Amino acid sequence: MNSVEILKQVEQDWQRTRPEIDPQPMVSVLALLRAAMAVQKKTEILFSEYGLNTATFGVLATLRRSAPPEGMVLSQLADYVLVTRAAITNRVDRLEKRGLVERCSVEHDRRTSLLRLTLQGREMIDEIIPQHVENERQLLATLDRKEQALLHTLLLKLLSGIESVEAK
Amino acid sequence: MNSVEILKQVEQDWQRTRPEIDPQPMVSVLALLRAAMAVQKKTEILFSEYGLNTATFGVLATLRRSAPPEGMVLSQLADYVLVTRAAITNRVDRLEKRGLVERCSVEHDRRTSLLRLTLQGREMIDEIIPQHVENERQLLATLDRKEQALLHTLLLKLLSGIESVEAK
DNA sequence: ACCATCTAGTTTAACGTTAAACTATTAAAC
DNA sequence: GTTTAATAGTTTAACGTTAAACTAGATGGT
Repeated sequence: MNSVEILKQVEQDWQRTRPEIDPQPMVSVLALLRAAMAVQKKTEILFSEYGLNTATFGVLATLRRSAPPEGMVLSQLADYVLVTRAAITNRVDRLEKRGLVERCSVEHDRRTSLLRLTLQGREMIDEIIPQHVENERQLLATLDRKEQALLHTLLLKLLSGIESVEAK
Repeated sequence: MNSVEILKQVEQDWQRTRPEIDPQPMVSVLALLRAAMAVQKKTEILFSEYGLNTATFGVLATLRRSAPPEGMVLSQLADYVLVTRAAITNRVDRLEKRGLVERCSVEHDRRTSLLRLTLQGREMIDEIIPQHVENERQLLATLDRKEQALLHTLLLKLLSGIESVEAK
């Protein structure tokens, strides 16, 4: 049973067991979560060939993309990739052991250190990125250009809507 | 900086550092992942009021929705919620300790047991579901009916597309 | 009947995440 | 200047997941 069939089944099951409840929100949200999971699973295959996962790839890609040449502060990295600082410490420890990134101390504030790609790390991420983009392109390819643009717009609207909803 | 601004920044950063690569696939996929994360974060607040999380809520909701009265086989549950059997063992152990579900042995196959909601478990999930659906409804509410339907359609198409792509 | 194979579920070890406590350093108040 | 508060990053404990090994029970061929 594929995902689309499962979702259809879920909808029917809710209609049968709780007919007074509109199952649409649950089914749509489930579709969103499943799509995200599916994309992540597929893209992780490539990362694993380089001994990486989504988490460590995210660090390398963020450094490559958004860090100035002198490096990026760890807490800023945490903000970018949306995890706690503890998680960043852990990820960076692993990447540093493998020689893919390095912490550089900064003279005027000894609490901080700047994180940089090493040459080896930069070469690795530069080798991965084009393949990764090609994978994603293929994953999105069932949607034509117009549909992709539409999906993107809807997701952005959804995201900003969610962030404006009061918690609870 | 909110998610939408971050995504815009990510796009610009890629254009600056790797101008020969089309950043659209990465940005769209990131939007999908972030939207999924955001929804999950928001819905977990309610679950935590009942001592649950997305994982354990998923078990209770699946049982309520899709299990026949005699119960559901654990491996079928694993297939539904897309985790390993080991994870199901763990989740069910926790829920069983709290008296929300029960394993019932079945006479003709002593490897299997059927999982059922207890009365207490059923009452709890029936109390949560309407609030959960209302939360999800609000999270989706920035999109009007038509946009929601469109998003749903696009996600289903995306999902079936992803599942037809050969791994790699 | 017997042995190999399959299936259901659990256990274990390794991994990665968070919340919270902690260390070290800087900034601010007075 | 000294105390107070804030900030950057790490450590620890608890949690939850997976892959792989394992236990126990069912099935099939001969």
